[in-house]
Parts: sequence; structure tokens; C-alpha cells
Amino acid sequence: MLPHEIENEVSAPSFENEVSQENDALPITRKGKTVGRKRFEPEIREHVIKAATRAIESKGLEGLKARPIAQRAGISVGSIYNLFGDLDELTRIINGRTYDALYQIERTALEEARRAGKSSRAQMMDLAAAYLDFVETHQSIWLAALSFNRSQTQQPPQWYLDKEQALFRIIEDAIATFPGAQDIETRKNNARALWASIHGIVTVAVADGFLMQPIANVWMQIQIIVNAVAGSLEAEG
Amino acid sequence: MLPHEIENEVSAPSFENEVSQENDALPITRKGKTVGRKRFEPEIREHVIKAATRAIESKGLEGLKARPIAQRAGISVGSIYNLFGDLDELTRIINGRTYDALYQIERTALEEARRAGKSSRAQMMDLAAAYLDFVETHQSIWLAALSFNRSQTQQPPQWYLDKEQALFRIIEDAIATFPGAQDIETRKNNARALWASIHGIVTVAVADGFLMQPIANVWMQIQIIVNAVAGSLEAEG
DNA sequence: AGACAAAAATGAACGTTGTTCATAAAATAA
DNA sequence: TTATTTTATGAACAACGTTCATTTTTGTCT
Repeated sequence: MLPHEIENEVSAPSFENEVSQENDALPITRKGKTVGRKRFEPEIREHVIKAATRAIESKGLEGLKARPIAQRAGISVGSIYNLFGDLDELTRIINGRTYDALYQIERTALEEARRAGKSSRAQMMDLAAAYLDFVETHQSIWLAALSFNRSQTQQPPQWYLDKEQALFRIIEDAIATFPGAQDIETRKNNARALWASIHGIVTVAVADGFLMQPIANVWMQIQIIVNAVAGSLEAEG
Repeated sequence: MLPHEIENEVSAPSFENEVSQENDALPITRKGKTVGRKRFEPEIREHVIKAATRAIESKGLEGLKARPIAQRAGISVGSIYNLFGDLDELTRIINGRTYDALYQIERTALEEARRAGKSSRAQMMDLAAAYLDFVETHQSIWLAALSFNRSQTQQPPQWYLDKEQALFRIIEDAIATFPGAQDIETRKNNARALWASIHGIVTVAVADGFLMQPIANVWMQIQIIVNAVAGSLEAEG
């Protein structure tokens, strides 16, 4: 079994509290040449993923190059392919973690809002706020995820689709608490409409680096949509 | 003055009624080797643009390769760079025409709706319908425009930004006819919110090739948002 | 016409990519 | 130990965008 064929990890990603360092794994060198080629320690995968994530963060998705990543992780180019199959797979893993991170944040936001006894409208508002905040603080990594998905022609693996699906479900859950809209199909469309709308607003904003319009305006636009949708849903009930 | 420094064209693009053909310009050959290297006829630019457009349509933005395009247009690789500077510029021209085409369609839709004496709500509905229809019939070319913009790190030229700006203005015009929302800043945010929302809904749908959800659902989602926003705007007035 | 200069089309060549694979080293089995 | 399997390596490959010396065509002057 090749290393890159191991099952995908489900561990929670860590975006915060990461210290910047020169190398993610120091190679054993003598007279400037790499000399000892021991078996990799298990954390090597993690080192590569971290180096790749940093590359995307600083130089965008196109900044992800096999050779520099290998060097930063202290391994050879070929080992990248032993570990991940190809660069797309590496990107998919990074994106998967991004989805995981956002999923956790959204889940927490929803649970907290419910525990505080907030209205459905306020719950959706909190979800949207969490989303905007996440995208703002992880702009490059989020744009990378979007443009990667766009550039892929063939169907991504199931675990990848599942993580995307999970995000949608949260909004559906929030919508489900609304009075009215009992019809399952209508509720689904309401959820998709609202989520895709917020996604559109945030994406347009982040696409031009929050330069064209200040974050306050973006937030106002989100409020306009959430209030409008919530208002029409409440009117039905 | 180099050929690729000529001012950008403003002519209306032709998306429809294009016949497929093997070559966009037949080179003069003798014994299988290209022999006559006459000055290009003026239409050569158009041939290249058409060949490039077809490449994007059939194989996505990443299918735009200098050498195949050159061959299809019957010129050498180097001439592509004499004509356009680089491939990004060629892509920008194609995207610019896409914007032009959509702009014309939206303008027409709005004018027709007004001439028919439709309500503001119905006007926005027509605009959204035109947008959805356009994106559906030109999926690859539209996705190419989006992912190209996303991948660009540096500021695009002014004429390119102008064409994008023009699209936004149409929605603003439609919103301007609404009762209420007289405040210029609020109106701007309403317009952006609505446009970005529709954009988000359509983009999510086209990103997975209208496979996950049928076009009818997408249209329903648009209606949900337009009705919700229109409803809340009308309530204010 | 011929001779010379300017403009433009060419495609070999360059530098970078992602990816492969023969080789050699390390781990494991015998 | 020896033999076998596993795996890390980096030179090598193909394909890419782009450049530029060279060649061809066009324009100009005598």
C-alpha cells in the first residue's frame, strides 16, 4: 500500500496559534549535502501540509509548487508524490481542512445562538457573521478553495463532497426552525438561496480583497438579505 | 507601435450563429511545409480570439494553450505574442467580450421590461432571469471569466474594470426605481446585495454544472431572493 | 529595376512547471 | 548473515509560457 492511499484524516484543523518558522522539518546534512535518508517520521505529512498551506496563504493557489514545498519540508520532490499522489490531492486535503474549520465555527455559532435563546433570524445572522469573519481572516486559503474547485474538471472524491455537504446542512438546520416553510422542498430551496446569497456577497467582496467596499458595507448587505428572507419567511408562518 | 498595443475594441461580440470549422485560417503550404509568410490579414486577430474562445468553451480556461491556438489560427507561436503580448491579455479580451454580451442582454431585458410597464419587482426578476439564462448557455466561458479574475494578482487594466462596473450599474438602475430606499448609500448596498446574491446562487449552480440541482430549483431560489428583497423594499416605501 | 532599411512572422531555445521512474538506501524477512 | 521488500531520491521527461536571433516581407530611396 502506498502512503498516499491511506484513509483521509478527520482531525480538527488548527488555523490559529501557528508559529512561523524557517523550515518545517530539518534535514540531516553533512558538508551541505543531504546524507542520511532514514524513513520519514509520521509527522512528515503534517509538515508538508503546513508548508503547502503557508505557500497558498502567502502566494495564492498558484504559489503551490512541488519543489519549494519539498525543500521547505526537508524532503525530495519525488517524496511529495509518494505521500500525496499529486498536488491536487495535497490541495484537496488543505481545502478539506478549511471546510472542517469553517464547519466547526458555524456549528459553534449556531449552538451558542440557540443556547442564548435567540430568534431564528438572529441565528442566521450569527451564522452569516461567522462566515464573513472566517473568510476575512483566511482570505487566500478560502479563495484557493474556491478557485481549485472551479478548475477541477473531474468529480472530486466522496469525502471531499461530504465536507462541502456538511456546511450546507447547518443552514438548513437554521432554516428548519423557522415558522412556516414546512414543505421539505421549499425549505431546501430557501436554505440554498440564503446560503448561496451570503456566499455570493462575501465572495464578491473577498475577490477584490475587501478593497472596493469596506467590511461594514459587506455586513450591511448580508443584513439586508438575511432580514429580507427572514421577514418573508416569518410572514408566511 | 506593436500590434498588441492597439486600443481595445468596443464592437459587440457574437456568441450565437457561429459555425464550427476545422481551421480558423488556412496557412499556405507546399509539400507539407508552411512556405508563404505574408503579412497577416487584419482578421487574424479575430481568428485567434475565436480559436481561443472555442478552446475555453470545450476544455476550460486551462485548455487555452499558446501552441494549439496558434496552429488552429494558422500562425506561429511567436505571433500570438506579437498580437496579444501574452495569454492573459488574450483571456482578458475574451472575458471583456463576455461582459459586453451580458451587458447588452441585461440592458435589453431592462428596457423591454420597462417598456412593458412592469413593476420594479418584475424588472429585477427579468434581469435575474436573463442572467441565469446567459450563464446557463455559456457555462464554460463564464466560469473561465470568474476563475481568471480570481487567479489574477495584479490590478487589471481600466477598460476591463469599466466593463465589470457597467454590469453593476444596470442593477443599480433597476433598484433606483423602487419606492423607498432614497438614501444613495443604502440604495447602493441594496443593489450590491441583490446582485451579489443572484450571482452567488447562479455561480453555485453552474460550479457543479447544474447537476446537483435542476435549473427549476435555481430559478426558484432566485425568485425567493428577489421577492424577499423586493418585498422588504416595497414595505419601506 | 536594384539596393538598402524598417517592420513583422517565425520557430528554436530557455526557464519552469508537474510528474515519472531507475537507482540506491533502509527496513524487514529468511 | 543474506535475501527480499519497501521507500526516499533526484535526474530526466514532457509540456507549458515566453523570448529573441534569424529570416522574410514590405516600404523607400536612387
